[in-house]
Amino acid sequence: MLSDVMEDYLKSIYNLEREHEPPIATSTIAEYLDVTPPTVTSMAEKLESRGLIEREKYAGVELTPDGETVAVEVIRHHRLLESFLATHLDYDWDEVHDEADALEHHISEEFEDRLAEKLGDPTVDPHGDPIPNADLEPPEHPDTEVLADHAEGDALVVARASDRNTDELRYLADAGVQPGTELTVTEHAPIGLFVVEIDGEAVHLPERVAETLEVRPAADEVTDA
Amino acid sequence: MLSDVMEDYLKSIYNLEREHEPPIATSTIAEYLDVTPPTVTSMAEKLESRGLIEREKYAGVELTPDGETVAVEVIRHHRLLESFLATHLDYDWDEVHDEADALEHHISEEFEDRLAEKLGDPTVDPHGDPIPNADLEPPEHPDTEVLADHAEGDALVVARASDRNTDELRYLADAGVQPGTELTVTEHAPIGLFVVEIDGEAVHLPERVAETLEVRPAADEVTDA
DNA sequence: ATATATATTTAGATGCATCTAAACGACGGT
DNA sequence: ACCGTCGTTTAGATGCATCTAAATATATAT
Ligand SMILES: [Mn+2]
Ligand SMILES: [Mn+2]
Ligand SMILES: [Mn+2]
Ligand SMILES: [Mn+2]
Repeated sequence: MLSDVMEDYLKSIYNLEREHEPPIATSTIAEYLDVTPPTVTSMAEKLESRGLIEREKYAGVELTPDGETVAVEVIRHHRLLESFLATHLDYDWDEVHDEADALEHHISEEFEDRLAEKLGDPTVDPHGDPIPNADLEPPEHPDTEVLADHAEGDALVVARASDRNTDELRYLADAGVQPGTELTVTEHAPIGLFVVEIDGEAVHLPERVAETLEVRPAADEVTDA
Repeated sequence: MLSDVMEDYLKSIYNLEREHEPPIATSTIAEYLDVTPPTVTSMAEKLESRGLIEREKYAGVELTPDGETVAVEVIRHHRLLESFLATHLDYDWDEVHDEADALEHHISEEFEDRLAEKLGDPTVDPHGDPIPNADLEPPEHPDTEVLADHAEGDALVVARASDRNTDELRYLADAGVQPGTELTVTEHAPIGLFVVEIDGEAVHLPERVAETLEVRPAADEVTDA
């Protein structure tokens, strides 16, 4: 039996492996989970002894296939819960993450199955992250670009926002932005200011938000020319 | 901050106080929670130091008003979750208890509120137990009698079944019995056999089930004469 | 009243997750 | 090649929840 805490470490390492190439350093994990480096070392030894990570001293860690499966399972729980909270309990997308973090370790397989069924087997969560299927194959993460890299005139669709920064999500929610929202860059001033048009309305976004919001090009009307 | 385990002790003591007059003995709690007596003693010292129980050495413990409030809060979570699982996730009443036990410590006040709203502020859970209101006043437990104490011909309504005995609940669920089911005692043989009529059908119940199923007299057609 | 049985508490240990302080390894800059 | 910095690990401690074994208090029975 794995503890909640072990599950959180595995999930975190999985998430960090999508951002940086492994091995993932002790201090990276420590910062991500808000614990001290010795705590990470100690946990890493335990996870290694259970065959869930590979570890090279002074270098960092990497998930084994078993560790990855555990991580994907926890992430499936997390994202199904987030979807449920948003669609059935009327949560906004900035409110779902913390609740899902607490519950993800405590639902049974039965609950997971019934939740997925009730939700109609969704494939993306409220932040645009892919929901692993019941076979726990690691899901594809679609290629995206950040809004801040785009120039005036670009027509884009919101693809994903990080679920961990509540402030930014709150800001975006209030501005009516969510995955699927179509927008066009109106003004990208060199410093700070970022203005986009959504449904004909001008929306001002702080640079910090524009630098983390992930987008993809709006689907062309013309598919093949 | 109270741990899950402390919450479970307080909830258990609350439940035991409905059955026996306090003080509740160390061994009673130990058996109820399936831990050893020294573990209970040690936990009791901790809860006492926090003002959640009163304790007399070698005698037993009793909830303080603060301890009772915590217990009632956890029980509200538990019973709302059980109701949700039964009505929205298609669980049978013998399946809800364990899932609710795991989740009850991990939902936020926000979640509790939204769940209650979604369910329409229910007042009883799937086993017929009262759901405490949001003010956390300890709920009334209606007076009931056990089925086994009744004689042939008595017309009864099922009031409550203990949520902890999965086998008995499973048996009753398969027999179509749940809170509100009307039945009439057909045969109460001196040893073992117990037969009731439900919707014109004869249903045989093991004595062990008849000794724990709680019932009340069927409402008379005539109210006031 | 005394002895015996039973329940409870004390003592001491374990594993978990965490911390701080101290030791140590890796690695880039001179 | 050496040094110093920075990150990592080791050492040792704490609080939690639990256990077993031993000591002790209470209740019961003669
Ligand atoms: Mn999340
Ligand atoms: Mn978590
Ligand atoms: Mn229950
Ligand atoms: Mn519980």
